[in-house]
Amino acid sequence: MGYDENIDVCTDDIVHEQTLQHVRTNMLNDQIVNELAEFFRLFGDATRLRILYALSLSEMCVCDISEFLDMSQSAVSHQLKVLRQSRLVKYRREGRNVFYSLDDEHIQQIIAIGLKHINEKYTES
Amino acid sequence: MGYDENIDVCTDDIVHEQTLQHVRTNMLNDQIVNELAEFFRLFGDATRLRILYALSLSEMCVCDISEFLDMSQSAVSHQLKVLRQSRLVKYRREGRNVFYSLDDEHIQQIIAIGLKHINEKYTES
DNA sequence: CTGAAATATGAATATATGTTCATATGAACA
DNA sequence: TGTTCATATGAACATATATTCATATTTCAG
Repeated sequence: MGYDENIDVCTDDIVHEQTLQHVRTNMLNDQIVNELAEFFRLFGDATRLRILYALSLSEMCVCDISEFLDMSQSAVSHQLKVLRQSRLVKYRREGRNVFYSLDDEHIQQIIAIGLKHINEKYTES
Repeated sequence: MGYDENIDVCTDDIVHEQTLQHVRTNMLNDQIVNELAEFFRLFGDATRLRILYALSLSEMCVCDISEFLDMSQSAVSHQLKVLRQSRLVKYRREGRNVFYSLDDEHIQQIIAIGLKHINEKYTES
């Protein structure tokens, strides 16, 4: 439905036209933004983040992860499905076990930067 | 309530004890994980991501952002509040306008890595 | 001081999403 | 082949959260 009724949010005619023009010119397109948001959303849940970090330490089977997280196998499987579908993790079958591991080299980088951010907030005056 | 009833998810006694031990030893603690997830969650919404990316291009006042995103001033203000409280953005008042800008040097880095990820998915066979 | 403009915010609502529960699938073992 | 173990998955449910609507706050113009 957009937000057409109230198109003149600001009354200075166009408030800061140059700013708007610059931002509009250099903005990411909608598809990219949406994919990017979906990508980051995966890191925005503590369970998934724990799984991703654990897998950065070692390949693990589903029941290892369940036990490690102290969560139901079902909950873990559901999250693994999400991570699989987004190609953040891959898996291989070995007998009855399915072993998961990271499938994206950016995961560690992103987490590392996040940790820096957290640490700096701590050490801030 | 935890997940105590079903502590033996896997029956191989303890499935891959060495793996578990290694992961447990090197895992982030809960507080860090939770803060990290909250941090990443901020990037996991398209509106916030648009705002953050726009602010990486230029300082903007609220109504610039509203107009740019074609969203209500209220919706934008609510999201800015979230970003403010997490210290991702800062603001300064100039007359009636409030100008927002990024307050975290990691934002661009994280977005850049995310974009790399997206691009590689595209160029994948 | 009064009204208008820019921004902030509380409550309500609609939607998204994580977990549980029950059950299905698929592999190994007897 | 039938049973058991490891994993996957659909539906239901509960919670989280983004947007809207109405209104409050703050600043400037007159």
